[in-house]
Amino acid sequence: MAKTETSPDAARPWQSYHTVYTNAKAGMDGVDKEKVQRIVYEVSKGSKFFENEERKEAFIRQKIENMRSRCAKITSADSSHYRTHKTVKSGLSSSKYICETVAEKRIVELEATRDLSRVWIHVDMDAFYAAVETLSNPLLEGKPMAVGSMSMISTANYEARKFGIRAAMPGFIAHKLCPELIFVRPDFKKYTHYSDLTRKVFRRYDPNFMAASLDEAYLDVTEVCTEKGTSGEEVAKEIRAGVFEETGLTCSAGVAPNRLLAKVCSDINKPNGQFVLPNNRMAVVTFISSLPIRKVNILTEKPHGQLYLQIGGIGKVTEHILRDALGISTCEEILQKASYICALFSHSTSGLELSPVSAQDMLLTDTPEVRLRKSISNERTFSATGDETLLYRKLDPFEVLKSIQARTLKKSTNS
DNA sequence: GCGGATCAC
DNA sequence: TATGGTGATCCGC
Repeated sequence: MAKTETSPDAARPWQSYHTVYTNAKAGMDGVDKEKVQRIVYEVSKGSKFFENEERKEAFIRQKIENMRSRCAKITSADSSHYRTHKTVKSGLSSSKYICETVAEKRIVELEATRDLSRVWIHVDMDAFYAAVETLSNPLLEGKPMAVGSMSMISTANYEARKFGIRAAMPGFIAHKLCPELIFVRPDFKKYTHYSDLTRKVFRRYDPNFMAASLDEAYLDVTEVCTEKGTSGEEVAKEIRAGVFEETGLTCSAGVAPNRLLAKVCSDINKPNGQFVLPNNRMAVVTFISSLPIRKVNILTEKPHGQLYLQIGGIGKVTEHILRDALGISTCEEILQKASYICALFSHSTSGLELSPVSAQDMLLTDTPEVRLRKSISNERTFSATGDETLLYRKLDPFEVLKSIQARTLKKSTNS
């Protein structure tokens, strides 16, 4: 095992270096991923950032090892339990037994409340910031371009994505991948303006629509469908046409019985496309079965004028742990191994214990909790330094205030 | 209670 | 040269 893993690693060390911006994303189908990974690795290697990533990766491997051994203990305790036909009241086998009961009960409960009567649409603008910048500067049309800086990219247009460039990638790496890449500084005033235009369209179909960010919204179009006697598919087409008419920008849409599924669907035919998941049980169950766990999201509603929607889910780390410790990579496997997850992870974890729950919740109408904002924060990254007095100076309230003011001024004047 | 990890955009 | 900022939740000390 150690041997089979180390020898290809030694020949192609870049394969073991995974960052958030090397996984799948719309518009990156034809990309030579091996080449992108190699370049990302070569550019990153030896940096402080890289060292920190390696440290974190080692920590995760440790977590996976612990989990594996706990998992093995449960399995062996469980099989001995069946061999002896004895009900053990304490220890691992009984905890597994309890978890099985809890998981089964939860699944039955959710199945009973399944609601396929609503029609939800998730609308997602295509490469939003980049598309807005191209509107105001048509010379950018057809050329690889990214909104951001040499430090960080917010959005890349589809021409740039062909090179493996995408959001959350540092600009200097993107430049290595495509030396002709054009950088445009972000201008949030402009994006807010166009976002407002799209929201004017959304309001026509659902006055209580929920915005997840400047470029994403959820609409409940159930009533519109019944009143006009049309399908979700037709409404989605109308909305996309309306958005294009108002803004000159394209977007993609997903139509499904609940928001979680609608969000997954809007990504399927991106850009400038849509996907409909019909409101029938078989279609929904089949769809979820093959769904990669990385797509699982959890929603909680924020009451800012029914506007904001907070999303959590399974990210890079949780995906890694579930795959390598438990062999889980689809939502169907989450349901199959629900009792293991229940036994191995503590109650109500954002990613782990919630994952079987939210996978099941995707079968139902999601009913997000309404919550109030609990904090407000401000942070910034310093350039690397070992200068202690400089760091203390940065913490001085007056210096902090100056820094915040400088940033506010920069935001309001760049246009 | 708090710091660190995780996640989304 | 160079790897973000904001808001939130949960776990393990």
